This record gives sequence, C-alpha cells and structure tokens, in this order.
Amino acid sequence: MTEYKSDLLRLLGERGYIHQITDPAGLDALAARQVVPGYIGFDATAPSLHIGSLVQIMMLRRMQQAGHKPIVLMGGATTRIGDPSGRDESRQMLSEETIAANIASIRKVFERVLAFGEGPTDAVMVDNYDWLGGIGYIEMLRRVGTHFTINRMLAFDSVKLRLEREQPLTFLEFNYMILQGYDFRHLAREMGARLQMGGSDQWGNIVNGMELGRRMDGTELFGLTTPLLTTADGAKMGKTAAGAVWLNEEQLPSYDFWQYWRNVDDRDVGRFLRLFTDLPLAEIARLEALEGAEINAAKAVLANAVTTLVRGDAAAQLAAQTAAETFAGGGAGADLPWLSTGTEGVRIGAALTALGFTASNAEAKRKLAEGAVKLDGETITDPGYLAIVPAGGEARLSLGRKKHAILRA
RNA sequence: GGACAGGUGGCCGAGUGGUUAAAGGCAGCAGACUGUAAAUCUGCCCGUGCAAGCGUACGCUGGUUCGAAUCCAGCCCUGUCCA
Repeated sequence: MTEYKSDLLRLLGERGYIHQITDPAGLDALAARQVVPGYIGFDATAPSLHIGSLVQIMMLRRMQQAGHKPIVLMGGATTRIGDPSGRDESRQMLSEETIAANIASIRKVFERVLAFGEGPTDAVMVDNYDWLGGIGYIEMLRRVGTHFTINRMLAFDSVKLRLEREQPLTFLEFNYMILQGYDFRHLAREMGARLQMGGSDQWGNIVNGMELGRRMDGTELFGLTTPLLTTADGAKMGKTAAGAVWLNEEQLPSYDFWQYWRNVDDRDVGRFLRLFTDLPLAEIARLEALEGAEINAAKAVLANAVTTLVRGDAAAQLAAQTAAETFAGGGAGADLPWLSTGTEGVRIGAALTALGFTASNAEAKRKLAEGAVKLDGETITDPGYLAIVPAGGEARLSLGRKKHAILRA
C-alpha cells in the first residue's frame, strides 16, 4: 500500500478503515496541509444507531484524533425518503416528530465518542432538513436538475441492483442520491467540508456529490469509503438474530453490549481492536497473536474498551465484573437482567419469556424439554415447575450456558 | 387500460384437492465437544395451555367440496411486455 504523508490517512490506513479513496494523493496532500472538515451522513430511522454504523462513527473520531474536523450529518430530510442502497425493500416513512426524537437520541452516543464545540477541530452535528426542508421542487430542479443525467443515475449500483433484482424502486428513493449529492455541495460551501466518508455502498452517492460540487462551484472534493464490515463467518455486522446491536443503552443493556464483543469470532479480534478501540497497534498485535483459550483475554479487552467508549466507564466495569462472576465464578453478577417472582412464584417457562430469553411460552417449553434450563445449577425439565424464591433471596435462572438472569421475590 | 407471469412460515424455495403445521436449504436456538470462539455431529424451530386439547397459517374476500395452500369468482400488490 501507499505510504501516506498525512497523519489522517496513515491512521485510517493502518487501522483498516480504507476501502477506496477518490484521489488518495490529493487527499493526502490536503490533509497534510490543512485542517480538513469531513463528514459522514447518518440516517435517523431509529432512536439509536447500531454497531453497523460504528465504523463510520469511529472514523470521525480518528479524524479528530488526527487534527481534523468531524461533521456529523443527520439525515433529517433524507430519512424521510430512504436510501435505496443495499436495500431490497422500500423503507417506511417516519413522522417528523419521530425523526427529531431519533436524532436527539442518536446524538448522545456521538457526544461520548467525539468532542463537540466551536473550535476548529471540534465536532459539529448538522441536520440536512435545515437546508433541504425549505427548498421548493421547482427551485431544486433548477438548481441541480441540469447536473444529473438519468443515464448516469441508472448506472449507479444502488439503482442498478434494485432494477436487476426486479425490485421496485420508487421515484422518491431514486431522488435520494440527488439530495445526498446536494448535501455534500452544501456542506462544502457553508462549512468548508472537503471530504465525505461512508460505507462502500455509499461510493456512488459520494461521487455524485463530488461532481455536483465541482460543477456548481468548481470545488475539489474527496470521497473515502470503508470496507463493508462483515464478521468472520460472513454476516453483516450489527445484526444478530436477537436483533440489532444498538449503541444506545435504552435499546440494549450494557451487559448485552459487552457480551457481544466478548463473544466475537477469534478471527475478528485483531481487526475489531484496530477499528473500534484506541489501543496502540503494538498492543493490538500482541493481543491478536494470543492463541487458544488465551485469546479470550483479548476479547475481554475489546469488550471493555468498546463498552467504555460507547457506554461509559461505569457501565463497562459493571458489565465486565458481572461477566466474571457469572461465567468464571458460576455466580450471578449484579448487572444480569432480573425478574421479580412475587410471593406466588412464577412458572419457569413464563419467566424465560418475560426475560426475553425465549420468544414464546411454547419455545420456553421446548427448551425445558431439551434440558437447556437451569435454576441455580439444577436442570429443570418440568414445564409446570413453579419457581418460588424466598423473600429477600435470589435464584439464578439460566438458558444454555450464556443466558443468565436473577430471580428475586 | 390490455396481455402474460407471480404473491407459501425470518429469508430462499418445494408443494397444484385428503397422514400438509405445510418437503428441502439458509438463518436461529439448545445439547455434545470446547475456550462464553470456530468447525463438526444431534435435537428443536406458529401460538395458547401443566396437560388432553384448542386456535390460527400459504396476498385479501367470498364460493365449490365431506375436505382447499392446491379448484372457481372478484379484489389488492409486484414484475415483464404492449397502449
């Protein structure tokens, strides 16, 4: 690979963030010369981003670490449309209030990862509804319509794939790339943004914005994409069967968040440490060289570091301590989910379902029959079993080896 | 507006009147083995109920039939071609 002169590209390169750059030499030179404001756009479809977006978030952090200015673009306007990239189906439309609430909630995580403020390298958050919301249709057409040809838009992967898969692509979604392109141009003009980053599926959208900026204002803009992050077994990051791994605590308890990282595939440890923690590369090299059961130590380091960054120190420590007590000690850590049994006790299957360990009572019953359920270490197979916890006491309810909870009276 | 094709469980995909709660695959969960990993093998995988049982289910609504995901009618949706 190329030797970069700028701290920014060197940092991004050695930690594995770079998939494609539109003009590596040009961007390298620019970043070596001046503070580069760069941005990444995020959708506001949910009250939280999930770890699929964490690479992008971390990339903004790296920018700041390298002395540049990260801009978080919230897609208040574009969320109303839905990006067709990488999607087979159209997205549901959300109300204005929902989107506003989502943005406020998402911001909380950014505030942990980035330093916001007024200074030259302080992070800022902007919402494209502020400049897209008020533009009239005719006005928009006049302004940017002449700079896009349908011929070219049809050639973009986001559009092409949808058409090839014979999936519908609405006119609404078709316009997404125009709006996203306009964002880049707007941020370039108003805030001096020179760089847009994003996942590899954003390449087309990014290039569009660059061209728009060049044609309308003659500004030279850059694009950088990250590799599509998959886990070692090929799954897209961020989604597990149980649901997305949300960054916000309201969406996913910190203990579960910590567990996600503790349970990553051996092969992912080094890569994730580089991407998602600030640990020095030498230390990471040492950790990822661990073999056999020893690599579990590296996973714990990963879990601690990421949880500390996203959820805070206290949450990470509590999660780590709980894990240690629960798994190594065979006890029940304080941060485990818990359920009140009341004085009457609860039927054990209902307890599993109430805790979210099983999706239905029927499933809980099956797990009982399979011998997967333990109460204080004793295997329970009777679906009618009534778990009664003495007042003030506790019992540890487990499904399999990994799902543990505390029952309290 | 017309012609043709199609809409099956989280996804893919068989099934064209009767042991069909619906083959098979993927994903998932659990058991064994392990290191809270991977791989492998095994079991499970609509809901409700302690249970016998019951209730739902193959785009929607009706109909034919002892019996329908399968046949008929209308409607909705998607794709391709035509206007």
